[in-house]
Amino acid sequence: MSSLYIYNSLTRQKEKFEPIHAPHVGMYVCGPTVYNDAHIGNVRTFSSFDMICRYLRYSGYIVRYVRNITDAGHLTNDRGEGVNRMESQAKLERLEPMEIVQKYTVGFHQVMALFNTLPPTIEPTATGHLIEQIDLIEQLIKNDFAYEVNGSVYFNVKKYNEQYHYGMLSGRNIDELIAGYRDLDGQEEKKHSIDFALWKKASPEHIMQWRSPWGMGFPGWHLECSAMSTKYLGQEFDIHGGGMDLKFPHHECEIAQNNGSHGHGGAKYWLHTNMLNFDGQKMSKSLGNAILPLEFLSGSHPLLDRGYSPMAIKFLFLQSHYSSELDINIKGLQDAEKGLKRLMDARKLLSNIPLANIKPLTEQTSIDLKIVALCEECKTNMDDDFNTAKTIACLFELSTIVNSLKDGNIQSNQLSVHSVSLLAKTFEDYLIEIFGLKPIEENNHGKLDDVLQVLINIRKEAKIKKDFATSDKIRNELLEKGVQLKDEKDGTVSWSI
RNA sequence: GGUCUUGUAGCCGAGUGGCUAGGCAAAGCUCUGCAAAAGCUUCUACACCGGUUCGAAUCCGGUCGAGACCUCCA
Repeated sequence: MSSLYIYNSLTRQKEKFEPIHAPHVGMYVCGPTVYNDAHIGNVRTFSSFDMICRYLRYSGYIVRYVRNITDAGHLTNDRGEGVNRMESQAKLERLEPMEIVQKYTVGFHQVMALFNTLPPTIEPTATGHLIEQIDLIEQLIKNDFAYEVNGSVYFNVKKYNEQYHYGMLSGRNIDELIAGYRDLDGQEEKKHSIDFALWKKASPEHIMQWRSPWGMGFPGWHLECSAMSTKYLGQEFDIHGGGMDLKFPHHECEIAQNNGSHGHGGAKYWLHTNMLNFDGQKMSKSLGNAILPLEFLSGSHPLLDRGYSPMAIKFLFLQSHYSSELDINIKGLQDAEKGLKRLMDARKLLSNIPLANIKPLTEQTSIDLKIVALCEECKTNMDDDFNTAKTIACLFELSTIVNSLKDGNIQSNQLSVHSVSLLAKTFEDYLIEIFGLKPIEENNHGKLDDVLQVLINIRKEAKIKKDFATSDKIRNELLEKGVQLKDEKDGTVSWSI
């Protein structure tokens, strides 16, 4: 079906993508914890997986895309210390925990829609799958990989490691992990410091708690992903994705829970997207420098000079590889804005190319061959671990051809019908369908175009009278409003936003 | 300390054992009433030191620098 290669974090190498049940593909991505606003780093990760999902579909696969919502109010660490994030936010905002969940889930969806990402096909919540999680714990206890102490249940990592390899994904060594934990370890109820919670007993003041065979409590953070990926995608599925920061411990624990309960690690391919920095500095919730997506759009954050369109931001993301760290800054945003405009302008131009002089396919010129080669290269690049950066480079080269065609540097009779339609299809497929980019402000242009034509005509009359003061005034003032007039070689006037 | 990633032209950012990605910026030219846009041209880099090789920025070793994870985060 395709010759896609994917870098698999589990094996640390690029592997040919062979779905377990082609043409069906199961993909699970760790979603957000909805206790406050999603930040721009989250957007990068989910945009990356959106592109991956879109490309898989474009390649002919039928994708079941599962992305969870974490709404169960976990503690800030695995050792039972820290605070319940959902609850503390609820107290802060004087809302019910589930109002917090609702508020930030809705906000998250709005942001993802602004960035034109497709919704997952299943978006399960942790609190909606407590029964599955409890079942999973019971299975782990039955398999002797988990034990109960005082109403809490822990995963026995040492026991597990006798049969499996805890650390296979993240490259950790269990002894070193134990050594690292030792001094932090108090008088705990866990058997070993590296054991992690599957179920935590809730103290009476906890608002978010549920009944279980071990008393009132709440599930461990890692548990929901194992339970829900198994439920919707099976014990063995194709792709598991998430941010790099989840590799350890979260994904490592997921694998352990999967193996411990049903003997399969879960996903065949593990994909990790890398982190986003702002101006060279790590961006994270804990550092408090995480700029919110809406702040980027409005420019309301003090570190920004103005707002930037979600598509420009998304284009910036796509210009680097999903697995590379990326720095976002004002210069980069401005560059991305210009680059995206260049591609979108070329796409628009393609729909207006006069086809009259174009030859039927009899012989192929060197330009035809170049177009075909570049268009094919787009797919080759995407098949190489979703190399969007290289694909975009091809589109830029194709843009130059399109622009040359417009300027007359390339004559339309040098092209065949085939390559012109291939060109148009390639821009449409990659820009719109796979990258999920939207032309800037394309709606309502019908009326706007009528209005602008009036101004363009007045300006034309002024120019005929050599009244350049008036003609420049019209052009300059429109530019101030963000509308650019371009006098084309053939005497017509075009405009863009 | 452990695990891992990384160091590419003014900036951003791909990539490969030999065939100089691309974008932005800058300069020149063409076009234009002037612009803008666009086209053409120029700027040809891979931290440092060794090694392997006919040939390395690309592989190996070392040095130095940067970063991530090991604690909540995508």
